[in-house]
Amino acid sequence: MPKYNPSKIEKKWQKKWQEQDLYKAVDFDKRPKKYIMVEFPYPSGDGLHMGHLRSYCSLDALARKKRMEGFNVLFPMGWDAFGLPTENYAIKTGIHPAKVTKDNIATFKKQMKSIGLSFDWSREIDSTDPKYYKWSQWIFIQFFKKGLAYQSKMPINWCPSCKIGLANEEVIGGKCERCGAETSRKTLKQWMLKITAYADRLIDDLEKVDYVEKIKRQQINWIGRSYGTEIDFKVVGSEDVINVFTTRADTSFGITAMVIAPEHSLLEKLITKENKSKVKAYVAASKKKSEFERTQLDKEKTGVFSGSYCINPVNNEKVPIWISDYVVATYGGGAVMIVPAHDKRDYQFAEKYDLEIREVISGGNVSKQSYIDYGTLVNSGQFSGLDSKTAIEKITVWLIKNKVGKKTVNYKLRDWVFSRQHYWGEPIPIIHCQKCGVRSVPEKDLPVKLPYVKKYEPTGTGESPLADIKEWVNVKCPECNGPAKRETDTMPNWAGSSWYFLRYIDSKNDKKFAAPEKLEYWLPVDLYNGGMEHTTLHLLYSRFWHKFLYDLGHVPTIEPYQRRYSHGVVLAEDGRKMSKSFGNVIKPKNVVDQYGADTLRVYEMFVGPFDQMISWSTEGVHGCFRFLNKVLALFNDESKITGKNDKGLITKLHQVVKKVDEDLDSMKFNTAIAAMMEFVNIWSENNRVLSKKDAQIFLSILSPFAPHLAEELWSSLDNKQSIFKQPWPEYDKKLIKQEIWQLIIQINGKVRDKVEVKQGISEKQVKELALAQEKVQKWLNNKKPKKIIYIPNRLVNLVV
RNA sequence: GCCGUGGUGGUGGAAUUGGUAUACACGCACGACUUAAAAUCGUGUCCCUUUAUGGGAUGUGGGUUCGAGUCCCACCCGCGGCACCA
Repeated sequence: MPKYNPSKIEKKWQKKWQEQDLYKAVDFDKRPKKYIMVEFPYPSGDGLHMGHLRSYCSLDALARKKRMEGFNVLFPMGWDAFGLPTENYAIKTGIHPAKVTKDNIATFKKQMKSIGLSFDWSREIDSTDPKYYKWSQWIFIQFFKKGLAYQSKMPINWCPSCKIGLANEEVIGGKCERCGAETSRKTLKQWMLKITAYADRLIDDLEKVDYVEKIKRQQINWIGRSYGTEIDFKVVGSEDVINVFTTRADTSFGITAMVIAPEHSLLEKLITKENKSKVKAYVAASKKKSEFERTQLDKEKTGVFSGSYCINPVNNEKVPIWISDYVVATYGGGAVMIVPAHDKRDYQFAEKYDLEIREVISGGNVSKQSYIDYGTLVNSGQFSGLDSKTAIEKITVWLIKNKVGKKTVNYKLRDWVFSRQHYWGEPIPIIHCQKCGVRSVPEKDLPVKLPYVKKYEPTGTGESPLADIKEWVNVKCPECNGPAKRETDTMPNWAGSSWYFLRYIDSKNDKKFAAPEKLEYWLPVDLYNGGMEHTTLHLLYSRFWHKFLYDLGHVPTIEPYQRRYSHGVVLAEDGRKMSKSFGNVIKPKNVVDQYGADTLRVYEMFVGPFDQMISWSTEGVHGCFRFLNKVLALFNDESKITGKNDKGLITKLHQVVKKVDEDLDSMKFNTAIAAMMEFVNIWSENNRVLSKKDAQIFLSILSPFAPHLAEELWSSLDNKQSIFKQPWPEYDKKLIKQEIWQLIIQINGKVRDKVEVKQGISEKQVKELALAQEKVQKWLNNKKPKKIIYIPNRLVNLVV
């Protein structure tokens, strides 16, 4: 009897599949198309992670099933290879980032192939390839031409000791990750993308896609659209006006202070002489804090009085103007009206600085805590007695009439800072000419290649390392031919990943990012799977780029992804993140060497619900290995596959086919495998046999999960063609109906008895049967049930 | 803190979406095979009382319902995101 030797059969079939070109997606094929995509990985030096594989194995199973169902499946893979870790590694080791990237990609690809993933490698892409980033740059130029890419002064994290800009991730507790020095903020001119211009559509078009509700929620909350009122507060003794945005105009009569952000444009004018030094010190201190720190609710609020006042238009009261860093400069005009009685943060602020807490909405006890719910207005002049909702409307109308306010919409979403002062990214294709100004690089000159140099260390001035490469920076202006300089900032890692799903469709095209007919055929992506951690930023960014391209007529669909699904993280056995520093990383290669790729695949899918976080368990892997061994043993046992008609087992088989079919489509990989295990356990029982034909049906449903073993057993049954060229089996709807089912008899909701009954039994019969049971009689104790509830095919509940 | 999400045996989890809680798998215990171990096979395995019957249990507390892991309210804990990690 041949023993299960995964390494031998897996290599054999991987080779054969490659020779047969089994997974090639065919442009314009007559079969219906199915575009299934998993997020392309960042090829880090650590190699493929178990978390990557969880997504790849599961979606691979689905892709395989869809091919068997007759779809023309596009299931591609590529590399999101620009980024900070590679650059930092290169600086540390002196190995060029291009070389690091190339090596890492080779490792990743080899590992993927060893798992038997059915990617169409002919469409492979690499975001660091000039042939690829040419089009990232081209899209940027389109943004620039439409005025959606613009320059603005923005703060970055700055380490005064290392003299480099830092990513948020590199700032830990306000200190530089590398040297421990206290970081500050440095303002630089940065390229921005105007994503806010698409805010409404990014919310509204979610109605057109089938993302799970929680993902939609996160997108909507991130954009944070709120309808409200803008109110003008005149500064006392000046012509200046402070605009404030509020969603709670009904609380206007409770305003007892005004607070502006330290970055507010009127700040300088508002400070009175006696408060100058205090304010200056406060502003300097707040510059050191990150926005995250500043807005944390649990932290104690700080602030200083400016010395100035403004006028509350609804009651003409004089209101003191304060400065506090919990106010965000970029949201709602950078000023907040303080209504201590009806806002949590305002309440804290008022208690600390002894401001008046004036109740204007009844319903709570504002001497103890803020009352933030809607209610009835009090102490609000002519508006007293109204409910909050009506009052918001009426007060807003009053403000508009008196020309001191208007209705507005506000978004939490901010424009996208698109500049990075790093070497390992796509150069921004812009030329700065002293005479002509800012000009985009002519499209015929694309790509602007990243110069291959030995030195890519930071410059010390905050500028990109590219700024030091004089021969690259100095160019002629494309318009006047005079002396000009290249933009030295590069794009963020997000750039390449914002449109890569389009490039897979036509990855070799050098005239366009993709041919329109091919885009027409393949778009949208039918299913896009990736990590939970990408459901706000990456997803939003790529939707934004796609919509922009749609507006220019370059893509045929409004949305890029029809369905988005997110998988949970894979933690280590100890419940912590798999990390080198914890020493708890499980390498895919070791598992493949010991158990084979099929076992690893089955385990990755069996371990738990796909969308939830799971912990790795080496012992669990062993269980999956045992399952595959049992399958092999059954097929090696001639007495198990005969022509006999085992009706009970065939019914079970068709039930499993149905279960696997439905579970795969709804991404419930774990229960699909559990059902197959259950079936194999029953089949293994004495005297349980299948016909060859039925045994092959089982192989078909197993094949997406354990492709190598299924293909091996399939060929051992004298089949010449690959199992993946076979149609997906259909189940017999008549066969799976149970003739007998178990009636649960409950008394007051507790199970007291179980009886087997025939399909089609009437309600009356069920009730009579239930009452006739000995146990039921005992529990009823001669009493008559008050009520009888019958759930067909399930249970009957007698209420006493 | 804000937004999202989760909490079920010793462990990973299942539960027809309001209808038998603990499928499947791991681990453990006992048995078979073996000189022995591993592997494999078989039996058992939520807790309490028990010959049986019975009672209790899905993070905690309350509620709705004939019936709640599932719905509602409050609280506790874990995880992801928070805009320059990808």
